[in-house]
Amino acid sequence: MKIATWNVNSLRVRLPHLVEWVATACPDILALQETKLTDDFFPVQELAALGYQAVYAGQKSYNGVALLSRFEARDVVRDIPDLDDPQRRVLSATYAVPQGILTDAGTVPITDSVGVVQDVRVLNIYVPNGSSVGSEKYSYKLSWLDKLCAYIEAQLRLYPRLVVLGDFNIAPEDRDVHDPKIWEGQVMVSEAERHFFNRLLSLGLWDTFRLFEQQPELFSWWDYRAAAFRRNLGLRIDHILVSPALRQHCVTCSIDKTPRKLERPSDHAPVIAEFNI
DNA sequence: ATGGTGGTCGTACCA
Repeated sequence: MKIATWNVNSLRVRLPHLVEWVATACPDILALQETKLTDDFFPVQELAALGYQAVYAGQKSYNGVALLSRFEARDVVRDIPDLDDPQRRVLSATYAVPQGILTDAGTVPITDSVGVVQDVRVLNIYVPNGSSVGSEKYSYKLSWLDKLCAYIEAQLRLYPRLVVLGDFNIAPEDRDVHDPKIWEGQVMVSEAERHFFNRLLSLGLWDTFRLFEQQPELFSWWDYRAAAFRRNLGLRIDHILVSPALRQHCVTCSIDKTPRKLERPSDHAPVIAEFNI
């Protein structure tokens, strides 16, 4: 079972890249952020043609999240219950994941009659960017993260197999930053933001990327300006976190830079984790 | 040099 996250920065513009990428990466579940379209414009048919069902929470111009999957989504929730927020940044669903065998062609379901299905709860988030430290948007980001942490704490008690993934807009450690000196104290790197990420880890979630040995200077976002991608001036701000019950089944996590190299790319690269379930 | 690029929308706005 493969699960991935990708901030596409406009699903309308990036649909050709998405079609190309899912054909090679074959995620079973794909969380999208910054779809930037209302639900009536969601490309349901185009994604169905690729074999994906979709649930989505969109708005005009900004934000917007979606979950694409090869399995049916149930118990879909489009907000954080205790957070009154008109911005569409949260989407969660439960998937009955058939227990399968990993092959080169993807995960092939076991068709035996015994113990074949496991419920996985997936929480897709697009954390506010925060603009700059001290700004109104930064305050909104911190209060949003506070509500998120409380919500996740409760969700962990309800769902033993929980995935929290998306664009966190937080680089958790200095090794997730191309130049920690330049970025010290800046938005996405500040202590207050990192505190919330660490709070999620202290709740028992694991950063799947750090479960494995990785090359240095691997990032998931590069500014469009100043040829940042070519110079690898990036941050690792897109994450796939999992509960302990899923951690033991996680076998890889990687960032795929190939779509970022295409013409008119998203400024983010997809992150994908694989599980032996 | 307070810059730069890109998406949305047709102007500032957000990232």
